[in-house]
Amino acid sequence: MDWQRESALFGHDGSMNLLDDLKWRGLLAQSTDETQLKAALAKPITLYAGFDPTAPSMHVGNLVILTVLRRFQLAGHHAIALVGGATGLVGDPSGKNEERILNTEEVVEEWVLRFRNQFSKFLDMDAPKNPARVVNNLDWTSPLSAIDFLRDIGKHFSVNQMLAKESVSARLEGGGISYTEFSYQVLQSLDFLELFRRHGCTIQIGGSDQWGNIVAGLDLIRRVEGASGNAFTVPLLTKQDGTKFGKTAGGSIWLDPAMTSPYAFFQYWLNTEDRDVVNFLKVFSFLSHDEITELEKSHSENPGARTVHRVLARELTTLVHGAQNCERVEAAARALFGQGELSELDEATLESALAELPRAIVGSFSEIPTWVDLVAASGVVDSKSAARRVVKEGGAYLNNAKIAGEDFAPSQNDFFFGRFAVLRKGKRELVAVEVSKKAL
RNA sequence: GGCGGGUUGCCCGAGCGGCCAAUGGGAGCGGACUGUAAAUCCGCCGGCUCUGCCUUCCAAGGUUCGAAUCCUUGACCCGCCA
Repeated sequence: MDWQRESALFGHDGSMNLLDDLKWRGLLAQSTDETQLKAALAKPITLYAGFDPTAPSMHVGNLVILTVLRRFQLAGHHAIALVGGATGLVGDPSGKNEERILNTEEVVEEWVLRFRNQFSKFLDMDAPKNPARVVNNLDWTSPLSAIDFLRDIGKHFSVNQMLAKESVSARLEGGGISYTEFSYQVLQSLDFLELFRRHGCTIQIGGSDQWGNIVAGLDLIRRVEGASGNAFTVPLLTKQDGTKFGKTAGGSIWLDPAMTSPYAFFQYWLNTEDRDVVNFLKVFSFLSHDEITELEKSHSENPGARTVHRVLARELTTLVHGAQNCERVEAAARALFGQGELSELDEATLESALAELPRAIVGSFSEIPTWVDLVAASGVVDSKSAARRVVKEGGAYLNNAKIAGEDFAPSQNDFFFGRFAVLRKGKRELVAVEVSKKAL
């Protein structure tokens, strides 16, 4: 619905072509001959990026490539998102120093479905001119016999070159590599060839660790079809402090709302470090250069206002979880972290704000569990010991008031509207406590 | 195939018969300062029915009053030789 509008906006972003825009955003690492690439992009082309289902959901790390695909579609190109139903069964050695444990076919199949659904958040499958496509490489890999594979595809690969690939050579020096993972680059090359044949796909993009695999695909197309394609990679996104982007203590930030709540998702972006925030806005947002430059200025003038953080969080939460969820979640954060007293919130506001938080249920006023038990039950700490430690260290709050004593438990009149209480661990970790209906 | 070295808590890495839930660093968590930043400083950092108890030092056996530490077997890694 707002697709057309956004598309129009993007088109208006002026004179700058797509490639220059990507460069400006710092999204270009390696690429094939740039003049050639630029020339190819002058008219609509078909490009693809692959995603192996190695988890039940994609995560914010995948967002970089996903948004680049989206940028291409918005610029009028044909985007293909490939889900690696086949390659996910084999395991990519790139960037791994150890052989991976294989997931079962059933599990991978399930994850393929989940991935497929997630693509629709970023790509428009119903665009009138350039609908995006989702493909699964299992579709052409699985009918292929081992003999055909070896004769028709394998024949074009030189083991010498395969061994020279960084992903392989690193493993030869380290923990070794199985024939299975060694073959990965052949499968990925086959994907590119298939998409070239089926959909005229001439460009592949991916993370910079994919360069070797991508180039292998270009070679295959050249040998088999005598055609030349293009490719580029997106740099590995790093934070200024050198730590990996997208990881927190609790693990990855997932795109699946059941795995990372929209509230937690919003908070993740909102808490971006100052020195990363403008860069992230360039990488992830679809704001124009002017808008970003403007925001950058306001950020350097008054970082404490955290205007850019808010825009970043809003943009991405809207993209991934939709405008409505974004508003809900932001309103919740405003209510809970606002200047006002919790007791001043009306029941509906409080209820909807608390709905976004991890929660603990109180069965009955006659036996209200301790703060420690409630926080442990909510899952925001790993153990009761951890919860106790927080109390001991003075980081435990009930309704924004510090509590003391490991045995402390809320009492009935701590519950707003007879139903809700808010626990806090440290500065910003909140837990909703709700009295179950039965107790009322 | 032969010889040697290794496998310790989330990660790195000390320990080499009792004083070891195990030094140190990193990560993480809490506090102070701030802005639901960063840096810095202070504290915490296996679990529990918590003055005690339980489960950890690759796995399984064994020696011993007592083992992460010694012995045996197995798995994996890393060197040197073939």
